[in-house]
Amino acid sequence: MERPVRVRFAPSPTGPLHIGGVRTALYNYLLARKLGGKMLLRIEDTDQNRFVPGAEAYIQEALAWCGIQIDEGPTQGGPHAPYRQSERKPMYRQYADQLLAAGHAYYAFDTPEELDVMRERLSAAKVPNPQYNAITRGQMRNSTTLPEDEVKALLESGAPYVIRAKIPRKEEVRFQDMIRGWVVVHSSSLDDKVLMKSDGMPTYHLANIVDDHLMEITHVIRGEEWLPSAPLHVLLYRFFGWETTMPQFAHLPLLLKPDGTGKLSKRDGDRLGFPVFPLEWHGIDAETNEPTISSGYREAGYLPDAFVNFLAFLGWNPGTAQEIFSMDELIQAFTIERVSKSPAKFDQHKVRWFNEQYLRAKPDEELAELLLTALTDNGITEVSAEKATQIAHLMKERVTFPGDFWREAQYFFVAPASYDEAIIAKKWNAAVSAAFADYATRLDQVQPWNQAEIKRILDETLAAHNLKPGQVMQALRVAITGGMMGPDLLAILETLGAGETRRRIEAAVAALAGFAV
RNA sequence: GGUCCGUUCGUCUAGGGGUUAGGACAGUAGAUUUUCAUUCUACCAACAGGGGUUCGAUUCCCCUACGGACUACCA
Repeated sequence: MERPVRVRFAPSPTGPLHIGGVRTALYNYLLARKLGGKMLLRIEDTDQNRFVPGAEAYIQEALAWCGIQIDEGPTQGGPHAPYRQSERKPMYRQYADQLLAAGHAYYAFDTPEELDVMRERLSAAKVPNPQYNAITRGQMRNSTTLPEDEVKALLESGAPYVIRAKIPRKEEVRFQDMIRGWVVVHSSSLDDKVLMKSDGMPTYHLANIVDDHLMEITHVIRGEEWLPSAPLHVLLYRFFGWETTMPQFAHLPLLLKPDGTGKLSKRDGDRLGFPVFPLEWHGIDAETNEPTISSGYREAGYLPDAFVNFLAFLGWNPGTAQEIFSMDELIQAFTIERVSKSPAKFDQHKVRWFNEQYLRAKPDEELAELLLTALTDNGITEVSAEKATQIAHLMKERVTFPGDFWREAQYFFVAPASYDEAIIAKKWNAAVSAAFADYATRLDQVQPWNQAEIKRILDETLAAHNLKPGQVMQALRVAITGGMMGPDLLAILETLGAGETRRRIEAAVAALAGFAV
């Protein structure tokens, strides 16, 4: 009796996928893997007006970046191909006909203008729910009101029409949501939704139910915005006689805008100060026709594992104190029962924290590769793997993103062009300058070149000049790095090497001669 | 307006008839680091309100408030 678990992620290719969509895909994937089932990607492109070129490729790339593997889909193929609804168009008509024949649907010939008039009339009359429904359909131009021969004539004349669901007038529709429990809605609050548009394309509602049935979907995990139409979908399963294999529903809480209120939307991408998309998206502004770029987590330097880990925790938790989860651990721990009912706001601090945790957990060698990439991006090549590993080790506790390796550690590769003025004004003087000049000449006495020896010679030099380390270390740091931040100074010197250390000290002594008074 | 969903620290959340209501992020303070960051320690901080039920409700029920989604020939 138990059917093999099959879930689907069914986005519309209307633009880039935002993080809420990614989370929906992730939860579907986690459940599929947890239960040993299959994960499908189905492209719901029944609205030709909103189709955006490149969106589907973006979705595939984004899921792949996140490590969400698709078992069946438009590029992956599978036993239920095609997986794009536009390519399935011929299949839907027969199902609409089935509903028509059974009296669960009807033809409607009303023009958009007529529909507007109807809605205006109803709202002017203060009708509680102004809809095309069991009550109002009797006053409209459709096959429930028109004589049979007139309907036939209209159809034969090629008059435009839609097919609407015939929602029963008085019936309680109920279903059990895996997250919310029993949801009960009276059919009188539902409207006669269009199932087949006048262009011959099915609407979401028809295509979705037919495809979920045909593709043997067992669990429908989708956003809460679908909750209001779930009763219609339940009704459709009943109309088709597919109740016994109706999937289980789980409506996920929404992701809210971090500022203000309302659900997070694609449009929030450009104004929140942090990405809402997994990958950078190059789009075109609908109003101005100008090209736009929306930032992405990948390009911002987020590690996919960190991003996924964070996203998983937005609306779900394992019930333990553990927060760092690999994808495999998420699969093990995930249950729909532990998904929360209430919506979540995005926390931009927490996602950074996750990234830091993942970065620090990486071995130095792996970090070195990220560092090398960051350097190459900034025109620095010819850094040995060994040196990169040393620097990665020194810097790993101080970076949030791989790009920080360049921002925070460029003094390892480029001599300072300027020196922190406040520190120089306070700490640089003739005695310090003289001691540093002296130290530079003694650097070849440091044998071998390691921190202990560097320190020993420095102490000797300072003693000869009647100075104490505490008086000069800050000045020395500025001379070497230009600034006041960074890892242990001796470790920096050791990494820099004797020659570079000497060059920098001498350069600083020369450049700062004006302060040596 | 109507239908549906929701409501525990600023944020993500745990918990659940009797708890000092726990954790994480953020914030603050201190220790360590002759810098900064890290790390460690401490602190700050929440059960929306009102009625029930009960010996006892943050927890169960109802109402109100607030928030949200939906209300298209969009998904």
